[in-house]
Amino acid sequence: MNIREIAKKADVSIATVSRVLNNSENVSSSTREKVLEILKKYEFEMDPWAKRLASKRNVTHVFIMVSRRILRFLDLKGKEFYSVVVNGIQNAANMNRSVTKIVEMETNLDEEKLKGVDGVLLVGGDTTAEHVRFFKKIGMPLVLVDQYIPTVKVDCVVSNGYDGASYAVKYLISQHFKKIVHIHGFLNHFGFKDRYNGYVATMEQNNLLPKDYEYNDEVMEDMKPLMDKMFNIYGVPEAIFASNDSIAMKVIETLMSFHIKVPEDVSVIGFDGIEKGKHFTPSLSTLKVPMHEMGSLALKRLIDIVYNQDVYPVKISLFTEFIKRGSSI
Amino acid sequence: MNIREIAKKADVSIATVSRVLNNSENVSSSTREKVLEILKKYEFEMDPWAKRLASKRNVTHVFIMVSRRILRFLDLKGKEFYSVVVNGIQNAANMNRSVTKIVEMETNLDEEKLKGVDGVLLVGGDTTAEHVRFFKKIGMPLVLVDQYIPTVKVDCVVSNGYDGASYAVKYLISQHFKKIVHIHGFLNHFGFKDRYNGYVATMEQNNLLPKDYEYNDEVMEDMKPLMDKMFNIYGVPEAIFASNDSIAMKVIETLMSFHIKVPEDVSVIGFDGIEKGKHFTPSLSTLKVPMHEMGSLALKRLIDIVYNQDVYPVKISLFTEFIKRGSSI
DNA sequence: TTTCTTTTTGTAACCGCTTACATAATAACA
DNA sequence: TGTTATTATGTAAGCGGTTACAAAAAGAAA
Repeated sequence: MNIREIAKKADVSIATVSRVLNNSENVSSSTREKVLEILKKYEFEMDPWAKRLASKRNVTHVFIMVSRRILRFLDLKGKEFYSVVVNGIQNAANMNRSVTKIVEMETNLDEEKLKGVDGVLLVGGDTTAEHVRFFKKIGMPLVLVDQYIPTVKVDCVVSNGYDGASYAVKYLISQHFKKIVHIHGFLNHFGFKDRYNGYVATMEQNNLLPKDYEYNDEVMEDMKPLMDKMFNIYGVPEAIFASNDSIAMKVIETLMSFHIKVPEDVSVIGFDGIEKGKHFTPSLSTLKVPMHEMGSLALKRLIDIVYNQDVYPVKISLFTEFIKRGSSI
Repeated sequence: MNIREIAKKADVSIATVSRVLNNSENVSSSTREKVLEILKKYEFEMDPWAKRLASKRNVTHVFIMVSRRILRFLDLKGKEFYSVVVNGIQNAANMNRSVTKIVEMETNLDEEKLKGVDGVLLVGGDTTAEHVRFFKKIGMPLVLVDQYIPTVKVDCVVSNGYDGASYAVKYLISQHFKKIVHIHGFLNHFGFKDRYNGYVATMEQNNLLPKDYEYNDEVMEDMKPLMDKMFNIYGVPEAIFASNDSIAMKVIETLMSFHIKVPEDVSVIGFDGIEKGKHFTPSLSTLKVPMHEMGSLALKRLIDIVYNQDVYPVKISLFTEFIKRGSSI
């Protein structure tokens, strides 16, 4: 059953059926009724791929919105986390006749600026429930990237931090470590919280005492005071699992400044798998999240929403992959 | 850049390009080389939608595999959980020129039986890591439905039990309840575990003592002993959050046999949103999971994998919706 | 009633790919 | 070398929609 058959049954042209299907203006109410009836009678559902293919002539306009904080560090040619993610988005956009524009995610959002925009990707951990509510209110298709807000039902693409962290901890335990510390960023960022939860749960499941320290990775200030505190209260750990690669590298630098050797004295594992960690000394063990894929999945999901009006939002989480390198045993 | 342009550059017909792209046999190695070169030069990627549309003539064969336990209760016209899920699969299959076949998920799997099968959906909480490994080994595209196995990286579609449970608990707390008990099925089923985790975490976050009882929902034996135990040790709770609707209804029946009124004395909330709960007395408050959507999402994901060879597996979780009915205040 | 607008409908080309079938080139054989 | 079998390539018709444009119908104005 396709649009042509429907057209025949309703005794109109396929163009008219298409118009009805797309709520186009220029259809008389009588024919609309007639077509709608046939449509209902045969429970017609449109082939989404045909639709997509045919409507490829119109490009989809999508805004990639990032917070000022991230925007400042966004180098589209670089290999940093969000650079790669945005690259993934743009790549997928290419394949989907979509044009993207990178826009700062402001606090006072303005409907005017969204004229002609078909969908929005909110990238990064700074996205708030307020943002989401704004876009939902105006009915703008929306996907969060690398952020999840449990209290708001909205599509999102994230990495599976919980299981990644869990894997890291289990790995360290398998190396006979017991004193495993977690150093993390602000826990109001979902990504960090998720990894933290995975760390804590896995430690507890193995009857080990979780011990964590929070480090403000945005300002990248000196980590020595934190380490001092840790050494005094907790002693020197056998292994450190960090929230992300930047923190992990900072950890290693700081340990070295205390003349503690990595990985001989302490094993360090990061998270994200950014390029920089590969060339760091010692090269960084990490949980690699498929950043590029994260971006492209988000764009594809957005397109799905824009074109198929998928009603049920989903949370898509990407598996991470453990990469053992020089910073850990 | 499309197949026609490539054809022009390589000075061959589009059919030939298509053949190269699909590793078809009948292409001389010289032309294949030539085309491959152009393809690489222009970094050509095929439009997946066009491909799908054009190859609609070949149907995709998918096996819907369910455990014997579930198969026994599977009534395709019914409204039970897995019936609706399978319905969702079949519906989506219709839209995707796929033919499905329901097959029992055996323990001793046989490669022979999978001749001509393009992909497999493993439905239900009985799917094990062994099953998954078998299919991965033979390179069979695979999606788990309503099951997640953290230790194996494989695509899956599940409901977000954690946040659903969390929502339920928060709701009950907002009604000024403090003594909130959780009655759940076997926790080696991911779905139950996930909901359990959400319950425990949310109770603790609100400084309430989590209290849970396990009930074997498969045999549906008498729940009175369990209740007796609960009343003796814990007293009568103010609210009970159950792992799923079946258990919730069993709970209500049992409470009634103790002359405890629902919802006046105890509020009860289930999970799943099966049809039966709507017509139960009192009608069941529940967290509705979009079962139909779960099925169709799984099929669509499978098709994506079969046709686009998506390499990174993802976990897709569906949001649940709280439906307040008569069994809770 | 005629003419000019405006609205409604239909026709046909196109989206980017696959593939049945026809044709050309090559290989095999007598 | 001529004939036939085999393999390589091309042509063109779809797949199921959208939409520019043309044509017809309906309304408004003269």
